[in-house]
This record gives sequence, C-alpha cells and structure tokens, in this order.
Amino acid sequence: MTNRRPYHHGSLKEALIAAGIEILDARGLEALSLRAIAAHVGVSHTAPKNHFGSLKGLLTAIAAEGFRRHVAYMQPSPLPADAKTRLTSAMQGYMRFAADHPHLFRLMFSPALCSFDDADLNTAAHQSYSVLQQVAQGLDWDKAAQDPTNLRSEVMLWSLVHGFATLRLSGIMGDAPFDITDIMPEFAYRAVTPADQGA
Amino acid sequence: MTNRRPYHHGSLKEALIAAGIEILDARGLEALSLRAIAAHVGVSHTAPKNHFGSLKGLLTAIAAEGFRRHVAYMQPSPLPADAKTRLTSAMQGYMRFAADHPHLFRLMFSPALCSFDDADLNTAAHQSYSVLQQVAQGLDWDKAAQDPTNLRSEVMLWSLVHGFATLRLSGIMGDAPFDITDIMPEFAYRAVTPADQGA
DNA sequence: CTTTGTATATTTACACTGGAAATATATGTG
DNA sequence: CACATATATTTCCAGTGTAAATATACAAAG
Repeated sequence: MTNRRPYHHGSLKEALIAAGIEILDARGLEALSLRAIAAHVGVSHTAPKNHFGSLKGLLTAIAAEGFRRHVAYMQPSPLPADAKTRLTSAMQGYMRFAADHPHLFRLMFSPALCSFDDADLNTAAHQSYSVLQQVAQGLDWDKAAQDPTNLRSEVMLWSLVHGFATLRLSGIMGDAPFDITDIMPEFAYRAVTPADQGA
Repeated sequence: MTNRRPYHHGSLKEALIAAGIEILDARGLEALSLRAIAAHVGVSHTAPKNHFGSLKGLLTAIAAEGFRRHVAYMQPSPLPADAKTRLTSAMQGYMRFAADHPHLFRLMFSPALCSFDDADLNTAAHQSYSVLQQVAQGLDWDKAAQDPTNLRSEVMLWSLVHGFATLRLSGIMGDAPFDITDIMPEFAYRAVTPADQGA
C-alpha cells in the first residue's frame, strides 16, 4: 500500500515531528514533553531516542521544520514583482507566522530547547535569513550604501521585525493592534531603485 | 543588631530573589530550579511558597528586579545632555545588559516563566519601556511626526534593539562583533531638535 | 510568665519529567 | 532457516514542582 514503511512503525521520524507541531499549536509549548509527543503517535516515550538521540534533538528537528514553513510565509507563491511589495510581504509574513504559530515560533528561537549547531536547523534558519537578505538588496539607505555587502540592512530589518514579533508574543506590550508597517519608516522604501518599482 | 529580622530566616523574600539572580549569572537559566534556589539560601524547597505562591511567582519577582537593573543600564547616572547621546546611551545600555546578564534577560521576556499580570513586574517593565519613550521624544522622523503621541517611534526603537539583542543571544546570528549603532540609520538622529543638540 | 493566634518553615508524599540499561521484536541478509 | 541489525518496549532512576500535614518561632494579650 504505502510506498515505503521501512520498519515497525513506518516513518516514526516524520510522525514525531508532525505530532510535536500539532501539540504546539493545540496545547502550547508547556505541553510539549517527550512523553506527550510519543503518546500522541502511540509509541513508548523512549522510542524517539533511536531517531533523535534526546528531547533536544527532536525539538531541534521540529524547529527546523518550523523554519521551512516560516520561509513559505515570507515568500508568497507568486513572488511580488516590485521590491517594495516584496519587502512588506516578507515582513508581514514574518509577523503572520508568529501570530499563527506562536509556540512554534518561540521554540524556533529558544537556544535552551534546540541547538543551532545542528546542520539541518542551521540551514533551515539560514534560508529564513536569506529571504530578508534578498529583500534588503532592493534597498539602499544611508549607511548601508557605504557597505558593499549590504549586511546592516538585513540585520536591521531582521532585528526590527523579530523584536516586534517577540515583544508582541511576550504580552509585555499589551494587545494593541499594531502592524509591522507602522514602525517601518519611509527610509525603508525611499531608496528602492526605480528599475524595481515599476514591475 | 540588624535593624529588623521579622521571622525565622530574616528576609527570605529578598534572599531568594538575590539567590535566583546569582544562580542565573553563574549557572544559567536551566539550573534555576525551585529546589536549587532554596538550597542556595539554605531552606527547604517548599519555603518559597509562603512568599511567592509558586515557582512562577518567584521567577516573576526575579524578573521584576531584572527590569529595575535594566533601567539603570539604560540611564547612566549623569544623564547625557543632548538627545542624540541619550538615545545611543539607552540603546547601548540595553545591549550591554543583555550581554552582561543573558539568562536574566531571557527570563525577563519569557511569558512561560513569569507572568506580566503581576503588578510589580508590570510597573518595572513599564519603567524600562518609558526610558525609550522619553528618548524617542527627542526624535521626529517621517511618519512619527504625524502621530502626536509619538508612539511608533518608541515601539520602533524598542523592537529594533530588542530584536537585535534576542537574535544575538539566540546564537542564530553567530558571534559577529556588531554594535547596535551599526543598524541604527541616520534617520534616528536626523530630526533631533537643534535645541537638544547643543548641550 | 503563660496562653493563644498566626506567620513561617519542614517533612512527607505524589505525579510528572527525561534519560539509561536491559530486553523484546521485527526487518533485512546470508 | 540462521544470523545480524535496526527498531521499539519495559523497567528503573534521579530530578522537578506542588499539595497537605506537621513543626517551629514569633507577636500580642491576659
């Protein structure tokens, strides 16, 4: 029937990751225990060890999958033509992911729960980073113009949107209906090259 | 001898908070267990319940003390005269606190560990917020000029510096020697009123 | 000084967590 | 079938936070 079910359970690895994300979205980060994930799949709580080594390994794999979905949020399927729309789309997608999957988002940036030394997580996180990097290349504001690598621009955008998302999720800012574009000053768009603005 | 030692231990409340911060700075957030804090003071692990109700209550009190120290980092004792220096001092102080007390900083913004419903924590966090609010009043960039409350400016500055600090601590950005001023564009200073620039 | 009330701290027990080790089971290969 | 290996379970352990009952020390009143 199924194309491949290599061993006892079948594909426990993917099932555990999916179960982890389901628990995160349904019951939050506090409910995400090794035993809860295993029980959700229907295996013993020591079964994940064969595939992930430890709880941290499993959480790292879940975070990596989170970053892959995060990229999809930032890059709409029909990629906007002009640089300005690509920028706002990426930033708003960043916020929308955090709003839709707050606990997964928190896990993805919790070094105590998942290790960024892992190659899979590292590349997945870097792909999310590179989206902002590409978006930043359409910009050219003050100091960044002096930096050929344009590194400060992407770090600035990343810090701005990540800080905003984190503060919003922490509850420290209340629940005012702010939009990320409200704190994106005009300079962010000002120097978009004319070639990218048209189409 | 001592001016007041009301009961058995003396001032267990303050001692527990101090012990928590010491453990955070010395052994990290993972080592900050209720039993570890109590053992550090020399009491049983159920003693804190009388003063804080639960572990979350104790962590909330520790976070509140963290915010009070955070404010001190952002406001140098001789307050700079000009608005530009006040801005850079506050932002750099924000980063310096995060670098000096990374685990305490993480605790302060972890809604899973401490509750912002607590009045003490809420006021302490708000004081940290109001420092940026006061600093932002010296600025007047593009969109903010249209908003009399000047709310977007402070949220923007807060998001920028908090995102930068959080990403740096998460390890996802590596350990490049970036300074917060590297991602603070000229616009942040540009519209400082001439009256504040002099002295 | 004694009695009483109350705030503080300890003891004990419990449900839960992640991990280690030994065992059992199923798959793949000869 | 026999054998090796990957997978999963069972069992046990140290550790966690919390609740309830108990013990202790302080404060105030007689």
